[in-house]
Amino acid sequence: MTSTRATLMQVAERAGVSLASTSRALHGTGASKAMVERVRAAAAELGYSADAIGRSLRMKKTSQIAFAVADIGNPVYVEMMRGIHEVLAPHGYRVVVMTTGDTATSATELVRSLNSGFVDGMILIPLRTDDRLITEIRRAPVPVVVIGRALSEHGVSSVSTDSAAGIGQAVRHVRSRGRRRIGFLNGPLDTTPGAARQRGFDAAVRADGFTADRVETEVADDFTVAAGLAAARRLFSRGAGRAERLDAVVAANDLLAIGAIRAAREAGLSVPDDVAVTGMDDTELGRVFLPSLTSVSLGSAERGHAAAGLMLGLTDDPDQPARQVAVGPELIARESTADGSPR
Amino acid sequence: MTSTRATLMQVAERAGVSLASTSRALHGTGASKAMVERVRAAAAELGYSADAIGRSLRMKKTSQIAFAVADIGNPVYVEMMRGIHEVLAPHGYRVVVMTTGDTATSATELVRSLNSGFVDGMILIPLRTDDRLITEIRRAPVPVVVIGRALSEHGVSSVSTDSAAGIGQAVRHVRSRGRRRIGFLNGPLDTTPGAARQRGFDAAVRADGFTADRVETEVADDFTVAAGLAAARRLFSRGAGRAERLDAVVAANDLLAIGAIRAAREAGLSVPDDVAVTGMDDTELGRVFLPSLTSVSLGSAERGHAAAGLMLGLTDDPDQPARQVAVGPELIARESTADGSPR
DNA sequence: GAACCGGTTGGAAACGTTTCCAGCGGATTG
DNA sequence: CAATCCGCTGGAAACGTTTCCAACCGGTTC
Repeated sequence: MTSTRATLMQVAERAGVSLASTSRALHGTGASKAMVERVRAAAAELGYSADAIGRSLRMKKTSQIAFAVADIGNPVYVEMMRGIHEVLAPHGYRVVVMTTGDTATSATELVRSLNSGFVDGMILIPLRTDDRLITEIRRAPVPVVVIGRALSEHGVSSVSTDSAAGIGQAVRHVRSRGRRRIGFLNGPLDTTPGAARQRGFDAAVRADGFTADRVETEVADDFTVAAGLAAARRLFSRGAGRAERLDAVVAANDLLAIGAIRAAREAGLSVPDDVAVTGMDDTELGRVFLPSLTSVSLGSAERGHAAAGLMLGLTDDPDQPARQVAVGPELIARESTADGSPR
Repeated sequence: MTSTRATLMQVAERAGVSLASTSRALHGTGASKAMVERVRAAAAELGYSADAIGRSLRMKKTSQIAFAVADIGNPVYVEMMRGIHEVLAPHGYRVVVMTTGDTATSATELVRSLNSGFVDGMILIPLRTDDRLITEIRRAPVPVVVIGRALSEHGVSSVSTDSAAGIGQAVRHVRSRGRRRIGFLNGPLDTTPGAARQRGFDAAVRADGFTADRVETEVADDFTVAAGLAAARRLFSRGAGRAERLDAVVAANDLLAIGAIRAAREAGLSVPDDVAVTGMDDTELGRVFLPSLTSVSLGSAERGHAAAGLMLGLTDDPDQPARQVAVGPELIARESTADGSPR
């Protein structure tokens, strides 16, 4: 534990050759066969391993990419991180996790911290995207790829998904299952996903000719099961006075959807017989739930892959034009919206 | 994006003072008030931010800790990472994620990679703990904290939990609920957790006076829902021929437990009325499941906290003696083992 | 035989930072 | 007034690596 690591200088001395030759021999370029063998032996004897910091300083390259996100606990982010890691690791990049959550740091501050140059790039998932954040991204010293809203007009590389269209798919899906009164369970409207999904829902019900009395919207405090449960209780009790009950709940999130299923059970309603429920994100949680959850996949792993791919391109050539990748939403029907005998 | 970052040298020139004074002024020690003001102004004008690599090289400190794990997707590891991050971030440490999963790197290789000195320490969760790994840890140039088995005899700092005792708690719990025939759904026996939990189960049923014909064990290929489902199917069909049915399944894992619940449902069995199910790890997944899952908490977040705490101590003084922390298992009773009318 | 050339080698600089050391000035003390 | 000391400053070294540049050597070509 206290053993001190061997340095290139020591290898050079041991091999009895110059520092320069030692570096070349190990790196494999422009060294004679005898030299390579000699240096290799010395390095092996000393258990030499090149120092990452020294190399970074010289090469101006850290081989690290930051993954910055509000809360690492969120299963969607976890899946993205996995996807990112899968793509980046084979290229020799390490992934540094950063979060805005526990300390009160904002996404803007995280981007600003890039000025200390500890990573070669950052993949960022901001909850809100304001002008300050955009300008900070544009003046960042290393490439930043944003997962979330498409940011083509700002010259920022981004991976987006049309979650508004995804909500539309969910609405049409429950509609095709014969549901007539739809509740929409959304998360905070001042977040990027919350705003987009609200837009999507409003547009979908309008296009589908729903009248206002056949639609309820309830906003949860957060994108969590607990907040979803509380909001879904309100949703069901609101509808209680009316003639027709809600027979479908479209949730902005798998976690909110699980909350809705729990609330339905509390209210003595069966899922999917009395009320169909859809989520969004297609998480493991929803896949293994009972009933398994119909969910709109936003391709978390795929978005992670795409973001990492963009990042690799940008680290190769930081001055190439910003690119946008869009990943299409896809509804995956499961038990929670199965045909039953809706009242 | 292409703007080049200001260096300390440039700040010094702009302020018209020496490099040494500039560093001191920004660092806050042994500089006159006038000097501090002058340098601060120059730094602000240039938007200076100290380079992390240069600093690391000089200070021999990277301010990074590695978190190495088989598979980042596992919810238990995610919770630990969150706990680790919570403790480390306020101390200025970044967390680097490493995995043995996607590439075929072993835990031993990950530890060996510490020789390149890109982190100040590593928190490691090995699936298997063999002698090669232990020796590699002991000769690592930076502190390594292992989460898993207690490793006191090897002089390695570790955070452990008594999962064997935890399985015992689960067995006694279902016993106290009046269950008489228990199935044990374990994961691979050649993994550290698999072996420990098997030991715990065998000891518990022996202590509780179960006869061999009232106990079934089935081993899943992996600690996943899918593997658990497959293994649980075998478990239930094995018992089908016998006089008495299984009326409880103790699973080595929440994921396996969910698989068991799904298999039970397939077999037309109700949980908990026909068969009680317990998991282990107390994951979010189990908490929100329907029925909510009785689970033995191994304190994932708490273990993360503890490991990070040990790490902080070791980075302060790498030569302090290795310490061990044990986190006690705790059974959390929920619906999946509620009293019903067991046959 | 002289000029040249390709293949190797070593010296030295550079990346950006912190800190040791010496020096300088002014102030305090005898 | 001289000696001492303290606070502050600048020069320079060091951390470990890669790579530019000059030099060397053997062999080939004119």
